[in-house]
Amino acid sequence: MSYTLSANEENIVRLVRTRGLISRADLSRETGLSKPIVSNIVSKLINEGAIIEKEIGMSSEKGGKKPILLSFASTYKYIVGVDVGGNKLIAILTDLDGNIINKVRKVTKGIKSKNALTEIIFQGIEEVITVDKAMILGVGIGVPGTTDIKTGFVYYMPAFELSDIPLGEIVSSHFGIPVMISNDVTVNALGELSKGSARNIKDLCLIAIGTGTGAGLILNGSIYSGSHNMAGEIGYMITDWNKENKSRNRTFGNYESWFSGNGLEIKVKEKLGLNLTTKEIFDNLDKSRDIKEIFLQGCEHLALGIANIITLLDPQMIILTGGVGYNQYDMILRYLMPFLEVIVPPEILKNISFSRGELGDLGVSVGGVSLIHDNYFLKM
Amino acid sequence: MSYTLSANEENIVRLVRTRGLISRADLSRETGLSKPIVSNIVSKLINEGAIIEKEIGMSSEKGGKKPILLSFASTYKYIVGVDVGGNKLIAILTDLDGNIINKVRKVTKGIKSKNALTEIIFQGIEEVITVDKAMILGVGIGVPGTTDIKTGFVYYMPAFELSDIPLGEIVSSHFGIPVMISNDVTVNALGELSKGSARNIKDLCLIAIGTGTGAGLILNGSIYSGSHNMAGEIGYMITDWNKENKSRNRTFGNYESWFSGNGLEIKVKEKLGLNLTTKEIFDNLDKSRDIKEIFLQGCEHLALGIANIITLLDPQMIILTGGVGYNQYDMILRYLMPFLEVIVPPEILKNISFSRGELGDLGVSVGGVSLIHDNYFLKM
DNA sequence: TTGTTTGTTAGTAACTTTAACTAACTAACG
DNA sequence: CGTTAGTTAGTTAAAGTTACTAACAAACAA
Repeated sequence: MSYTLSANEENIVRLVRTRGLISRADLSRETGLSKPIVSNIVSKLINEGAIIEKEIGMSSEKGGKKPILLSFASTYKYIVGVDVGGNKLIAILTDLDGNIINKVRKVTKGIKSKNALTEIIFQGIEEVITVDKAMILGVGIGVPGTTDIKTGFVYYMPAFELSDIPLGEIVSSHFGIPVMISNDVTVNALGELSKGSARNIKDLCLIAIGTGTGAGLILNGSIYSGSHNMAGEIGYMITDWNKENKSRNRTFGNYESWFSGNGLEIKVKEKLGLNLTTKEIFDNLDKSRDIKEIFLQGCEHLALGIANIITLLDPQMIILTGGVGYNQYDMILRYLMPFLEVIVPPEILKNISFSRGELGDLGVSVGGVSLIHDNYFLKM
Repeated sequence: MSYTLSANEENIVRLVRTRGLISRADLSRETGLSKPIVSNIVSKLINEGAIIEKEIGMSSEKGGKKPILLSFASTYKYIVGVDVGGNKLIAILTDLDGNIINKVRKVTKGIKSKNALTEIIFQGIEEVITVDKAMILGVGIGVPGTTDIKTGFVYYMPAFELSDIPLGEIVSSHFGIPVMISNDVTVNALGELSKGSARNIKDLCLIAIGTGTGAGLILNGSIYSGSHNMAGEIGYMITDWNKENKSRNRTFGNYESWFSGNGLEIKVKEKLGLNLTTKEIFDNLDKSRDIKEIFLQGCEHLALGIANIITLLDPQMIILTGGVGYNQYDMILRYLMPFLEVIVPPEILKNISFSRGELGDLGVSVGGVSLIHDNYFLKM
């Protein structure tokens, strides 16, 4: 079969899937399509394996023939999602409902060549696929850098010091399978949208705080990447413009110096002369006033950045995730909110949900799966 | 006829319109549709009056029958666009190509009641329509406030001290014509997108600087309003967070105090004790160092806000317009850019076009026309 | 005249609808 | 318990819509 469903087929698959168990008669009523054409499409979908006749239902109290209840066959195709991180690669294999069938981890730390990187990606994908390759709908990849989602071209990945790689084509032609690539944080946002804490959200800003800080945007229900694939690179935002530093050139790029793993570590080292890891910093928050002050300053700037995001974009939800944002979510939120409550008027703040990234370190790989799912199967 | 064209009809109308003069054979080639179905659709569209057989073209050098060249009949429907401002109302009547057929101005200053406002809107629309009402496709309105574009509901218009008016329904039921309503700045952005300086732009941020300051966003080619219809209310953005003022509560809302007509007037009064109009401030920029300093400070904050917008949204174009932004565009840009060049790295700044709102004070009304055009006729 | 191009006509295929049908079931009643 | 009426599920048949291909006439250059 071709994976391009017609509008009516899509509609019926979507309904069968969301309703769980539904009869042809109900499908006809819900779609407004005639009974014959529903039967027609259903038998086609059954032939393809997309849906199955699961069981016989009950007649209504008024009598009548018992309905044949249809059910979505989530395992008739599989999707691979890949999170290419600066330290590790995670590849997952899921069915069409996003259930994780297999998971593979690889070390990527220290990789600096295009060949080594593509090789490890090939390996991860190869190893994670435990089903017939013909059953794979596609591979969705999130990479730490600027990418063109339409072509799968990767412009720049600072973590690997690599530029201008047509990664989409490379992976796609190697496996003979559709491949989609986008920025990891953006993909993470998509993951939370479809399988995480942002289900049914239209306008989402996901802030990933790890070594650095970046945002992924879902606007009007779709990925927003900007005109040069740089949207959400808020590591460069400015929240500290004042008399002391306005004279120095090129201030662009100091937001993440205030609040990110790296930023906090450097500030602790500069101001206190301590060589602490991010985890140690958080562990010592309540023990050291000095560390807490640095952390509070960071929260203040984080709050300013978020306030500006709220002002400009009026999102429905803001998710904090990433290595630091996910693990230290409660701590960050506890000290972040008081600042936000001062900066943002309550009638605006109350409309915005704050949430922890539910998917944790699987956010990007799950988002990769969503990328393929939404573009090659069904946009839910 | 119904105004809902099928996908193929839309395609053909779009082609006829953009190509100017085109034959059925060419349409068939360009759309990939067969010649018969093109002839079929064309004759239907001719019947409706949407296109006409304009003239006979030339055969190619190799001979062959001369083509009948088709042309778009832009006057087969008309659209009304309305700019409801705090001081004045502008209503325009255009054909489908956006050519302005008629224009009406009304004074709205001092209006504080719902009835007075709807009455003046009714009058403006009534007076501007000089064609058969049956030829009107719809009325698109931009109002200074928060609105729901889907329902035409107006939540709050500070300029008139009015809240919670179902203006869309009110106007629509009065004239029996489709009505769409959105925020004036957003509508202005749409106007510049379709008929102004942002043609073919996908991601646009229009900054309207007048009495206050607001932004209108077009993202992924569509209006972006946010989840609570507050997107782009950058008057509340923060660019001046520092030790001096961080202690005061509720800082949210000081961006436009730095750069807007009102903001500049107030600063000049506070700091210099002068009661100058915005125009007088600009006229005296090169004569008074004190005024210039205030202006420069304003530009600095404007630049910071724009830098943050660039960081977050990576737009393709930034338009300055509005009473002040349009009239003082050159002056503002001259002093704004040096700040931006310091704040934003050149490799990023060079990708972003800055432009004056080409439509001037017709931006909102033209945008209102686009609103109807795009939603009830053709999204170009 | 020959080759080329435009636009139409005729016939066909794909998809969808309406109307009518069969199959299967509940409820009620004698 | 068997029969009948009424209801519901899903299929079949006929007809309409929308597109396509094939074939052709008209118009024109060389």
